Amino acid sequence: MLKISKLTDYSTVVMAYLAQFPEKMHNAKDITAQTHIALPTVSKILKALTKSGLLLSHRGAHGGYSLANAAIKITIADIITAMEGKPGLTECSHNNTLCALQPTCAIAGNWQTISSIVYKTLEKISLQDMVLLKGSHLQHHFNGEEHIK
Amino acid sequence: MLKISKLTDYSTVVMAYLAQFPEKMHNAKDITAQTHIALPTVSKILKALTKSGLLLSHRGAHGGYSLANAAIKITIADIITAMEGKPGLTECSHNNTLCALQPTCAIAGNWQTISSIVYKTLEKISLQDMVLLKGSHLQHHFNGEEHIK
DNA sequence: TATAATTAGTACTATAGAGGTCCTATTTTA
DNA sequence: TAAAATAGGACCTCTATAGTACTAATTATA
Ligand code: FES
Ligand code: FES
Repeated sequence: MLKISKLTDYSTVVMAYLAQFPEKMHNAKDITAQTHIALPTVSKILKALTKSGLLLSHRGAHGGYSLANAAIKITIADIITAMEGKPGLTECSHNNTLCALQPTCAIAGNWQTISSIVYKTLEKISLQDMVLLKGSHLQHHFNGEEHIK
Repeated sequence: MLKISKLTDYSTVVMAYLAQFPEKMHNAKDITAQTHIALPTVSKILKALTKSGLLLSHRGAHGGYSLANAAIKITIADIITAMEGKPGLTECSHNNTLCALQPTCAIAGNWQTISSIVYKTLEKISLQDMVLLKGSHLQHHFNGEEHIK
């Protein structure tokens, strides 16, 4: 399905929360309380985001997580890629494809192109956009056509 | 994952094939032979596309399927929607959502907006684009910025 | 140094959905 | 009437997701 996974969705919620207080460190318990996502799930997300370099972690007492970069530098595409791996709208968008049709498929190249178009769109939406703007404002933002060209 | 399903991918292959001979009728066996997709799978796809109104079917001897509209009128978004149902990048993009976080979720509105942006992008790619243009040409097509604004 | 707090890493289970196959009924042409 | 083709649905298998749990490693601080 053309959907991001629930974990990816949750991870944007977590990231958006962290972006509200960029300097502060938040532990998993805090984030659970604020986002209402179950603790083990939050924990799993935080580990994945850290491993991908989007978050910095600090162990031990008073440890926690914080954004590795400014919210304006982090894009939705970054978060999706961190949680779901290499982008690509179809199996066939990847080089190491397993699709049996590829030798005869007339449209494989087109899907690679479409994937990259979609990802470029997602790269133009930053975490900051998510935090600062409510839905309607984000809509207006894009209708202004500053981001998508 | 932010991927279309394999069946959806295959359905674009089938549609692209049918679009090459818009007036002709093709039966499932023909399409299997040309696309190398297994017959039962082709059959399943054709039924789904017919039910959604993208194809016309004709039963009986010398029956088959044909495009319901001109290739230029059919978009990638149409095909995805036909195969996968209502668009929306997250569970939470739908009204009848089941997400427990919604009451407190700070970003639900944003995802609805992002979904609609992505779908608007996909609505700008027609079946005809898939048929007429090879990958690199499609890329060039979009770099020309005629479609995405 | 001892203790408590906190992340890192890994492994597990259960569920839903995707992918694929097959069978039977219905319709149409010849 | 016979043959050709779609319509519809039942069915199974496999994979990926979501969620949980446990242990090890690390750090601050009393
Ligand atoms: S469907 Fe896999 S390469 Fe085209
Ligand atoms: S994560 Fe479901 S509503 Fe925001």
